[in-house]
Amino acid sequence: MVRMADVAREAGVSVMTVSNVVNERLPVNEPTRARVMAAVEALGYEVNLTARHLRAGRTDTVAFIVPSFHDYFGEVSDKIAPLIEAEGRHLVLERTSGSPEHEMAALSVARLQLYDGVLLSVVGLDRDQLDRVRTAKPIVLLGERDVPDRFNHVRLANEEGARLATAHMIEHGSRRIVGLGCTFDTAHMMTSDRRIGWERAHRDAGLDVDARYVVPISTFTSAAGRDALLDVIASGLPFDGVFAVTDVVALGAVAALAESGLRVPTDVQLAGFDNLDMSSFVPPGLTSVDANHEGVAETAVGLLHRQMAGWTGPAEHVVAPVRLVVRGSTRGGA
Amino acid sequence: MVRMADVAREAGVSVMTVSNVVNERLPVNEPTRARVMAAVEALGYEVNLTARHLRAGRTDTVAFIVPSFHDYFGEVSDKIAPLIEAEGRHLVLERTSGSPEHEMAALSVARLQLYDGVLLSVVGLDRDQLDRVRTAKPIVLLGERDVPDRFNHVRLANEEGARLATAHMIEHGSRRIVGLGCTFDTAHMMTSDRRIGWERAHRDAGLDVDARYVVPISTFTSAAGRDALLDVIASGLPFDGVFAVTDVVALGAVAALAESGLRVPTDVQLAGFDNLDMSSFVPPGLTSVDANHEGVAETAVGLLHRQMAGWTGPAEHVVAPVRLVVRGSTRGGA
DNA sequence: GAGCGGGATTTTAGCGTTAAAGTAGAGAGT
DNA sequence: ACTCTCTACTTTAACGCTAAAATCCCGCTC
Repeated sequence: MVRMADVAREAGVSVMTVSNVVNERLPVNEPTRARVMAAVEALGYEVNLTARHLRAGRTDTVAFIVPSFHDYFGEVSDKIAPLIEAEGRHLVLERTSGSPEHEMAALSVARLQLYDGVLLSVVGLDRDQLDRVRTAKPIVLLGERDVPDRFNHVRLANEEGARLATAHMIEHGSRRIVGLGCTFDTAHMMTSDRRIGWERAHRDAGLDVDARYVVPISTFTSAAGRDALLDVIASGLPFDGVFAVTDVVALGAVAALAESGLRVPTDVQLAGFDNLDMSSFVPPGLTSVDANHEGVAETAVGLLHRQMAGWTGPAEHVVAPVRLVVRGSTRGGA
Repeated sequence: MVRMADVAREAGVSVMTVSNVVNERLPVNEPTRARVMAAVEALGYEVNLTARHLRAGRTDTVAFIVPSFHDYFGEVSDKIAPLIEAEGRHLVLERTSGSPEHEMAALSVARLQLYDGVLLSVVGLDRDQLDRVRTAKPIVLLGERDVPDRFNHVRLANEEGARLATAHMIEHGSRRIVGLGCTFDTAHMMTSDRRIGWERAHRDAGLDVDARYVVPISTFTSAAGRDALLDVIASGLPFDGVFAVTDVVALGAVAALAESGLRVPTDVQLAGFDNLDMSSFVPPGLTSVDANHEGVAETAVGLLHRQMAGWTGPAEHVVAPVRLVVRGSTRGGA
């Protein structure tokens, strides 16, 4: 390993002069600077980031900590990355599997040291657990959990999104809409909020809210969505609409409906949530609540930048607006 | 920040004793150990990972460096993570956008220091550029580029996969199969290899290889796949099969065919490559070349572990076998 | 009771960098 | 000629940790 000291010896200057050249901190005379640069080139010197970090207390790195890397989080990550890089920092992703232990570990003193700031998608931690986190490190929480006031937080308008999607299907003739994955679950505010929206759309339209149409699923996967909807179909419960908690789940519903010979949207209207890249391509085009990944990314990164720049004002709690993107899976679609 | 020195003072021992307790290195008498642990608890001490890294030369972290976070790489990452964690290390993801500059930077001396080992999905770098990388750091390359012998490398049987998929469609009656995204492109061995497989399937069956059926696409996205196939349809070129270079592109083809009123598989058979999670759910089920993400992940991580454990034997070049998963988008499907 | 073995603990010496304070020398002002 | 200032560079002192060597202490042997 080539150290600054090696470059300094080669160039006949002190280590600090090398540091000043490399970091462009204090001005260095051009001939000296050239000698140092020549030595850097000759020896192939590159700074030791760990040493710099220890000494300077800064990593120029931000972590985005997600439950899993695929689907929704993969897409959001790709939006976040350029925003972080635009400020000259690196973005790294870490994975928690959504477990409270992993999320807590990611917020531990030890791990927070590694980053100048952290974006965390909270799935497993509740308000009390988050309240135990004591740190001055810039943190922005994302996700649908309830969080202590002192954290910056960006979440989606879940209830409104679910209401929009459900109301849209009611407006176009559906009367028995399955809420696929829309369970009441204190551990999953997301599903609860989306269920409330589903219910509100019913009440707004003067329709009964029938609990049999709330169908729980084991995990937020397409497989679970398909299996759950196949069970509904097998049970004989009549339905003419499906609101799925996420597009990934909705894709499972698409499969279940196709397998069962039910036509979308003629027999059953279908809407999801997240508006993933794939959603516009799955025939007949999946109507979905658009969570505006890009806007969420900008908001979250903006809050993080502000904190990293030294802002100490009160934390913000942003509810990102949503809109319904209507496609062929509901009537009234393009 | 609480330092080891603070704990040492609180417990009335030397800093080294704290270190020995925390790391369970040298044995420490039980009463002393208990006092140290009590002090750790009382002060909320956690080790400074940066300082440990600088001193011990080890980060217990592995990086998986990918072109982008979504789709294929997101799914593979989720397979890799548990394998790395099983050995007591952390996995972080970094993104290159597929640009040679970013990939080269990820392999720079400075950045490699941050990790005990690196998995890199090569997309942009060619053999010559990789040859300029000089490092003893454990590295495993993934992807379809040509790489210097001294690197461990895991790639897919691209040609064989493409041949399998194409031959399967020929066997079930297709005679004019569009190779969607299967261009000859030195910068993209993946597309070239898959095109060769597409061609070989034709020759094996005694069919002409018609260059008009090789359709380039601008990016490997569903949108590009859909647009390119819509152009083909608009051009009037007759076809009865589509082999798409990736499932993401195939999804675009699904959309294009549906929009154009062409039935799958009755009018047009369709097959893709990668066998993503979504592929089995997109009606009528996407026939796809399965690249065995899990197996690839195990192989790559195995090679990395071997290197990190000190193995210095010759590098291995693994071609991961593929198999065709037949679904409803081709005839003969379930 | 001097010498020895061995476990428990401490001392020493950095890992490679950078913030801050220090020095040396040239030119300007009086 | 004596400060005074300014620029260019160097010295010093950490950042928080750990590998290795050194020391201490105690019981045990002969």
